[in-house]
Amino acid sequence: MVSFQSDPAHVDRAFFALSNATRRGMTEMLLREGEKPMRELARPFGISLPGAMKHIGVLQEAGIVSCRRQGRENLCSVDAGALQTAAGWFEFHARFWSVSFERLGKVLAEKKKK
Amino acid sequence: MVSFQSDPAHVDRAFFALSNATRRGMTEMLLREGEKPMRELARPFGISLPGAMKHIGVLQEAGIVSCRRQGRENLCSVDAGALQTAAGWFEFHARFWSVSFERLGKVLAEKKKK
DNA sequence: TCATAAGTTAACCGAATGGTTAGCTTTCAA
DNA sequence: TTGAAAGCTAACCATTCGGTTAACTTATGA
Repeated sequence: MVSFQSDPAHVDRAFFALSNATRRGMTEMLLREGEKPMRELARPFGISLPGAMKHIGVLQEAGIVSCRRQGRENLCSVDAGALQTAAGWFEFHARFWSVSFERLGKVLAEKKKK
Repeated sequence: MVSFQSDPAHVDRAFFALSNATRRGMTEMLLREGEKPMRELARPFGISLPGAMKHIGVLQEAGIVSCRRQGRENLCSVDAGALQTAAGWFEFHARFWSVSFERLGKVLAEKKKK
């Protein structure tokens, strides 16, 4: 029996990181707008800087975000590879829920045309 | 700007439910083997029945699992529709990480052939 | 009919979450 | 050179998680 290959703890962290609307919002912002300093990630969500740092820390541990220090700013960006780990879970299990499989395939096919 | 449509709290619950290896294991077992009573979901993970019930409760609140009482058994099964909600997050955001988009598309295309 | 199996509920526990404020260091720019 | 901006760390707090045991209800089958 083939099973989904990937360190379970890593999958845990990826899904957990995405289970919070603020962290998903930060991830989406970084995907859309690219590299951002900490304080700009905190502002739109109305949380303190230490609060934002904790969220970014969770995303970093999940391998979804990485940061680099530049001067007094800490610039964060998305590492898409780690998102694939989580997406991979759905890829693999899609075989069991063909309805969703059809839909996933259709949506992706449409995007490919554009 | 188009954004990912779905109640954020619902997406939260779906990702959170999948962020635990035991809950993913239960989900996978139900996908593979179909309907199972509570106690059979508890056994392979070496946890107590109340422990398993809590996990199933989380999966139910996320809409991933539903249960029906039959005699003294409580039979659980996967509701694939709710998994689509979480998969949909990746579907939508795949546009921003074209590498993963390519990969997702390729994997799904292969499955389609079979 | 009655012991037992399956499930539920409640209470408990330590650890982790998600947020804060206060105080520190580092860097920039006037 | 020095004040302010950006970030980091630590401490704190209420709540939730993930698990347990104990006690209860309901259904089964000998």
